[in-house]
Amino acid sequence: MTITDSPAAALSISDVAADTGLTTSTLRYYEQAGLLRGQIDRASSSHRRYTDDDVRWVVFITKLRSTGMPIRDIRRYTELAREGDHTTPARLALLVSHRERVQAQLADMQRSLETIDFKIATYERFTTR
Amino acid sequence: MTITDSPAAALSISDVAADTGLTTSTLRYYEQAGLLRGQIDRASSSHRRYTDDDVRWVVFITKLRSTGMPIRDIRRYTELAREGDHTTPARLALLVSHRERVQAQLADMQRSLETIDFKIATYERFTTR
DNA sequence: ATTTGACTTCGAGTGCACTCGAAGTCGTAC
DNA sequence: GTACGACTTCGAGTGCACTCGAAGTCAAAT
Repeated sequence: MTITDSPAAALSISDVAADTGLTTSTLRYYEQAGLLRGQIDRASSSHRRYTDDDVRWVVFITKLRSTGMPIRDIRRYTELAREGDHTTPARLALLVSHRERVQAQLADMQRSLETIDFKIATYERFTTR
Repeated sequence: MTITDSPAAALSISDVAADTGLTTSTLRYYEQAGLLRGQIDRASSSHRRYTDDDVRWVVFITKLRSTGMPIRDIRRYTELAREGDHTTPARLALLVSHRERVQAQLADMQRSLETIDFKIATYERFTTR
């Protein structure tokens, strides 16, 4: 059940894993680590059923993860989101400071990559001689 | 002894730590993990004395680290370097494939950052309203 | 009725990269 | 000569983010 138009898709954990590129273990881990904005619905009184909103949330936190935000910061962000609209400024501040760290890290990585490129160029001159 | 013109600077481990931004513990760890192309000279029959070449090597491997190369790959690269000039093609291949991974990761991070930027813009519209 | 497969919880284990603490040595300063 | 500070080795510990295995449940298929 991956392709659907219905508003409440109600995907299984393996569907969500397939959609997000996470493993089912990681999805359970994120949930119990408090990264998933509230309880996930259950079907058959035990199997998780993810709504489209749940999946969108998971996708967003994978963006935070892939830019290096630690689990505890994502938990903090999630807690703020759970508290309601009045935490919008705090969430904004959190994201903005994260963005600054990411930009700095990207710049650093790019500088390092230039050094590596230079080394590669040296090796290429050496081997094609 | 940080500023010197002599060809053999012979820096202490804390000098190198200050110069590279690594800790002395990390420098010892890197050495015993086989990332340091040969033995480091010793003074006083026990204290490490780093040559300028040693420091340049350390600086380069910090570039590999900051672009996410695992310790074991750096060790492999170092082993190749120790074996001599005939391993130049292998070292080149290793760096080129690392560069590809880094470029892919940078692109991924930039895409994630765009999503975060978009979220920030949404929050800003919400809060300045 | 039993088998299958996808799920469930829980706690323990893994891999990585450091990081620390204890106990000892050595050369210079007082 | 002793106190100090910077180093030494060694093994153990830390923090992070998963990842796995065991034992059990449940609904649909044969």
